[in-house]
Amino acid sequence: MKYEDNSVNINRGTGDVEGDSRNYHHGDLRAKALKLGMEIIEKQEHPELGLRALARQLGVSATALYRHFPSKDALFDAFALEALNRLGEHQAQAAKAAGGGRLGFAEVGITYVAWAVANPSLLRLINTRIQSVDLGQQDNSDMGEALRQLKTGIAAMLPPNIAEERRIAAELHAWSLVHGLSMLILDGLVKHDPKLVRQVVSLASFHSAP
Amino acid sequence: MKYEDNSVNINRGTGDVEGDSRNYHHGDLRAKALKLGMEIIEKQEHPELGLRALARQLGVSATALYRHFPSKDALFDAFALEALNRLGEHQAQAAKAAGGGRLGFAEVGITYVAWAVANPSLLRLINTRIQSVDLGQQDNSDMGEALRQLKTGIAAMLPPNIAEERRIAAELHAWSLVHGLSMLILDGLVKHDPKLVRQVVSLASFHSAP
DNA sequence: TGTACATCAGTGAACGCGCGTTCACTGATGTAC
DNA sequence: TGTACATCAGTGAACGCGCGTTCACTGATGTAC
Repeated sequence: MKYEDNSVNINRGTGDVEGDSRNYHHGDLRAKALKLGMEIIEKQEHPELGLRALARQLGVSATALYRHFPSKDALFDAFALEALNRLGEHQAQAAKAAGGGRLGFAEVGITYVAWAVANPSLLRLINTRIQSVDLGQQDNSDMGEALRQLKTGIAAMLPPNIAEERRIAAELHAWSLVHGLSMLILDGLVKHDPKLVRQVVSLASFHSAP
Repeated sequence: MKYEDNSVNINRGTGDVEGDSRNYHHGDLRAKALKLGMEIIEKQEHPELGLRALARQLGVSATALYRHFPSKDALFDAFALEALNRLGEHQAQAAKAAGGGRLGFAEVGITYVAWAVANPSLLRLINTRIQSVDLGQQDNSDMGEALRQLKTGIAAMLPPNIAEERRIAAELHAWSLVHGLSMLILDGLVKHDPKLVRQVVSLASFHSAP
């Protein structure tokens, strides 16, 4: 993420605020800002939103946000993390629902593209602000947790007994395919056609030798 | 492209100006702007450049550029078209150099990723400003010519005797794979590792049934 | 129970920035007669 | 060959915009004694 601050810890799941217990007063601008910010960004094709613009929509002075986030970058990194959490959960769920093997791969992959098409701004936010997802490594930060879920989804696309040696390449292959297809569609280089998406994703295979 | 103007017709190939014969005076700000603009953008990680900033670097008033381009969008669409031309030529050349089949595929695909890594801004410019590349259709515009080259490169990745029915899906599959891998690397989600790139691209196969 | 105090979320004005675009203009160039 | 003219690339000032961030401040809340 562009701005490093591990204390950034935004609300996951249903959306209502639990928080830190102490120091949460009735206004709770932090939670409101995160909620409204996500709502605004979600509705747009691109994640274009300024700190001042967000404050305006919150009915609050721009300065007020600096009580809760040290900078615009920190605020938007929080949005990116939330987006990553949602994608991760979405993929983990898809992985659980689908079986293994070729069919499972196709379903989970198609799910990725569908999420991207439904949430263009959020995927762009992830692309822009999340850094260095190391497929072969553990990570216990907030971001790591979100990524673990994403990896779960990706790994679920693969044959279960794939050799460790090739797993990383296979994971990256699967991710690249669905990510590339998503971005080509989001950027308008390729028209969205669900049937074609299914065909394209289904073409993947991991049984041939490198 | 964001701004539609077929008269936008920028210089291809070596870089020196041939142009329209009439009305090209000694200054030739248009060609200079396109050349310097590309040079500036190429050097950056992102294609961030303003009309005013470009004019400043050209040693010319911002207004002067309006003699040659109706708007900032038109100017930057010209950059995007030039970028697309370069990528297209690069891929067509790679396609010619490589043989067919699995090996050919790998080489041409690796070439795409290598170009992306070497020219991050230019690929982003293409993604941002070029619209609707229809893989199954002809197009005779300037953009179409650039795309024809790109398609040639993509098509060269495929087995030569692939059924027409599956060609479009296979082309999009190949493109998605290398594009996704490129973007994951450019956006810093995955570290660049040429050996891993080769493995990932080589995993592709088009011989299995959908 | 009442008073003094510390805390801290939110305010409004201001700084300095760069942007795309418009306008009326100047001044050099090439052409027509 | 010389003069009158049209063309048009480039200028400099200005408009109006929105941005991120800083600063000194106000005023409500909760706590300590």
